[in-house]
Amino acid sequence: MQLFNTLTRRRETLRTERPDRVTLYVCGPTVYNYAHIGNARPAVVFDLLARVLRQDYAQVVYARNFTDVDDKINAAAADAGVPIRTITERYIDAYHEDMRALGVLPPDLEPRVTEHMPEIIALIETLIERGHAYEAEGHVLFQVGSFAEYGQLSGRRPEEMLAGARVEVAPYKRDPLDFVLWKPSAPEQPGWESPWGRGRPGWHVECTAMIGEHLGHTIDIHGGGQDLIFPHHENEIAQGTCAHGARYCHTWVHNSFVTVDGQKMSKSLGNVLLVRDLLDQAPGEAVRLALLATHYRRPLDWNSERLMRARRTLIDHYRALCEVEGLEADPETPPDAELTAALRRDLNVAEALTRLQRLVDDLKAAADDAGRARAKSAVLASARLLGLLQQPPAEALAALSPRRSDLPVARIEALVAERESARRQRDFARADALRDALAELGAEVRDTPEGPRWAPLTLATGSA
RNA sequence: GGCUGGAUGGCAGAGUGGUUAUGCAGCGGACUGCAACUCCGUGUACGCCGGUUCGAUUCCGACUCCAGCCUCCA
Repeated sequence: MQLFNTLTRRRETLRTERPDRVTLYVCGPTVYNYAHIGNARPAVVFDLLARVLRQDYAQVVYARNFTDVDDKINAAAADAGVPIRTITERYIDAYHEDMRALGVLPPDLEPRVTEHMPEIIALIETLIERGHAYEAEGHVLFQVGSFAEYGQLSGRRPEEMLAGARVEVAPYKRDPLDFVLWKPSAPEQPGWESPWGRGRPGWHVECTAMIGEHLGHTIDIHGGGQDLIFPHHENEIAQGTCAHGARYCHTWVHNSFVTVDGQKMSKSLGNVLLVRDLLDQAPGEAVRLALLATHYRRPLDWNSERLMRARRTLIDHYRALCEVEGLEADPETPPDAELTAALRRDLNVAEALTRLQRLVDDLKAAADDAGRARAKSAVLASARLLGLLQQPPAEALAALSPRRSDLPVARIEALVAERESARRQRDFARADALRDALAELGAEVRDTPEGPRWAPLTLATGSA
């Protein structure tokens, strides 16, 4: 497996602490709202990475956290007049639903900040004992100056980061770069008892504490959005390295951003696309493919055309599978070797998809049932590795097609029969007029050796 | 201002120091009453200017533009 490591700025062969096991941690969502398309990209990308790693390692330990303590959550709870837990539970459930629709498999672990207060407090105590953190006015701060390697991930040198230039520096900080590990909570804010009084953890320390608890002091891969490189991941490295005296993580993987119609997604622009809204437009597999079609480290511009393109591709593939519905596929068939190899090269999805296309072409062209069964098995296994087939092909195809029940089926079928009768009488002018009439009703008809077939317009799916 | 990345044919999107993917759209053809579906054929593109090289889209440098970060953010 090769991955581009943000730490070294180059593609490297994956290095793991143990030969048979790989540990992967990905920064998950802060649960105060529904997941948007920008949240979905890392979820899908690292889901694919985990799937590929499982091909090669006997044990993959994949953890993706929920940040369920945060000021934005507090604000949302205060607005709604409910406890924060009501907010976090609601959006955790929604996140799970959305991810399932996108074919994102549940990670092995989904640690929550609220369930790790003892570990967080213990980590902070260790940092204080070791002289890397200090208490000031109820806060505990990490002393950046105590960690010489600070800045190696983001490529910044501390002296270049004139932190005070843009933000007012809190008076209790010894150095503007120092960041919060623990902060006091007002009585109405959620808080936990600690040696420094009732308070709550800073953002960066949560991930380090949960990683230390579940994955060990040195993990193999840490992932997240590129916006997390600084300061979040930089600070994690500082905390983990200083607390444990061990290398924090071997390989850092960051996905690039999603823009919408060429613009940054933001509430002020009103162009935040929620996963659940997209799922009304197309099934999860299409959204997933649209997200995977661009390499994870390149910017991805989302628009409806992109989603429709993905949809068409899937229709083509599923339709080919449906053509051989009766043939038994061998469930033992592994995903195509070339496709898997492409994914091992830093998740080269474009090459993998090209290969999948070839496999589908092979399926269409297979000369006999034995060849078709073999090709079908390869397509199924490969599409599943990519997470593009979460259900039987016929159901997946039906989900991609506009719902026939939304159309006036009886009237359409009457017109189809009428047109066929006109054709038999070689009254082609009338047949063509009827085809136009059908198009106005939203149906497209095509003639086959078995008789006329119709399908909802824009997506002729061939089902009759 | 500083730190990271990126710029590929109409669109999407890989890749490579020389043989220049792939998909969609387009065009031509087969098939069809006409279509649709399918199949066959068809496209020398790599931001700009220099440098290294026998040869650069690919390596190096400057420039332009774009994105992200430096403040919460996937």
